[in-house]
Amino acid sequence: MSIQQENIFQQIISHAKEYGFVFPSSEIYDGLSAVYDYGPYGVELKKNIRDYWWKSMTQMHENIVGIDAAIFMHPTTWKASGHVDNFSDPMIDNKDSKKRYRVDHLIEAKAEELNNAGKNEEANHLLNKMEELLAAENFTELKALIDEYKISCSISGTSNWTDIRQFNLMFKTEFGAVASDNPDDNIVYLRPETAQGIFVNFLNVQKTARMKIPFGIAQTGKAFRNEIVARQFIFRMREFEQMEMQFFVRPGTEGEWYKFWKEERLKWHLSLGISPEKYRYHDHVKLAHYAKEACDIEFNFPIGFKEVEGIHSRSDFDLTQHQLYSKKKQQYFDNDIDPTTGKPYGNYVPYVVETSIGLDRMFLLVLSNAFEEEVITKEDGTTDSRTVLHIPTKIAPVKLAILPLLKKDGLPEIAKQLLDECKPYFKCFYEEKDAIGKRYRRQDAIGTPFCVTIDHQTKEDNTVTIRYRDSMKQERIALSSIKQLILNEL
RNA sequence: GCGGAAGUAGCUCAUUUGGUAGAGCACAACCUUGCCAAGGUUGGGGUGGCCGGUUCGAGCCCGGUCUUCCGCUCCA
Repeated sequence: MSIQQENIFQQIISHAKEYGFVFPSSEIYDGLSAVYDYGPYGVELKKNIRDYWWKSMTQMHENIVGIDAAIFMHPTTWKASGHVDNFSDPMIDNKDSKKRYRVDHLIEAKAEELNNAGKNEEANHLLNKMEELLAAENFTELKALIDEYKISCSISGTSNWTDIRQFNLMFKTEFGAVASDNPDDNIVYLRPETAQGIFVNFLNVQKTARMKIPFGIAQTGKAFRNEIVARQFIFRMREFEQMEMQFFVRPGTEGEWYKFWKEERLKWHLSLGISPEKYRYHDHVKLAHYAKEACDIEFNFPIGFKEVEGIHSRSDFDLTQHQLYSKKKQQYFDNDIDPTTGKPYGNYVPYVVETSIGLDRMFLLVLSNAFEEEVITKEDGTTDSRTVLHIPTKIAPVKLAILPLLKKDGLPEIAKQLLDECKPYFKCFYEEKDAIGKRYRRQDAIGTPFCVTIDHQTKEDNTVTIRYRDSMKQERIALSSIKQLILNEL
């Protein structure tokens, strides 16, 4: 990251705090690491992004419906999904090289080494022992195993290890109402992804909304991950919000749907008027435990190209797993005629193509893309600067600022009439304090696309000055046309 | 989690080797001006991140701790 880009990122973080977009959580108590709160303008922007996504999914596609599943889910959900196994990795650090290893990777590497040296029996013994100890979560013995086999760090060459620590990426909490002899049964997790809430409701939704494959289920909501290191502002948080859509398809058609959604999702981003040059795809080579094909949509943040959205072809992994663990069939009967047999396709477990976007990351994307420290050359040749957020009108926190030029001579009264006319339709801001130029700049800083000024001429001919955020141009238009002008932009 | 840096008013920062804190901007009120930020007067706001130690006395020295940033690591 260049120093200049770093500064821009810092400026965005400061700006976000100063103008009421994002605050560190519990700041008066020194904050809570990697947790943030959204302020008055932040919550508007975030809500607008969520609504824009929601509408594009559930309103613009007849075959997509929404749900809102609970954050708590039956603990078996996470065994079925693979999260219990894949989300907790015992780690160990070498004190000399400061390098951290996953314990299983470290031991497997040693076993491979032994195999190459022809000591297959010893290698197998090591691996078996490791599996046993990992399953029992016996980290003391596991550490002893590392010492016994004199496993060393490939960088420092030493065996000066820290204790083994468990990094469980799922937050656990107790679910008091469940009575059981086994205390493990009382554990519930805060969901690490929203997707499982969709999978376990697959048949409920399909039947009640009478959906025919191919169809999708959309959901937005909070998810929680206990990241080892969570940093970079709201890019990686421990509590975050996802916007996901799981699209259920007939097996064999997942490839074309994967391609469809990959393109469709990029179009959504571009529909906000963001430059295509700031986006790129990143196809995954190393796939997750559930994935068949996967890619990220990456955006050029001030901290470099980073993932904002993932499109995954998840095969029938999730539904099959839930079928296995719940012992409830997760099948769909497809009445469509298969042209090769002349008969219906019949029963099958659908394949899934997922689109999953981080709402907080999208928020940061919008802010990063919008932020500009603009140098203005004035008429007399001197320069001035303004901080402006070029937020797309559709999702801007405030659409219209209504500003009487003076707070007397009846101008506030006219302005308030306009406010009353517009506020049922979109978010407005009213202010009569300070010089007009100063008020314009304050609106620039929160990304308000339109300002309207009521002056003495308004009283004579019912016209007002409308001032555009991006160009700073001003026009004289009829007072009565304001509301419709803005509605046309939404 | 490891290493490095930082933390003084809402923001940006001062306070020459330890002697109980200042400015600009911002904020509030009033006056003035009236179409692109910074006119005047007055005012509010700080146990110097937090805890402890050294000292007659600590924002400054020492230890711990928290948070943030950078690098490494992690990111299913």
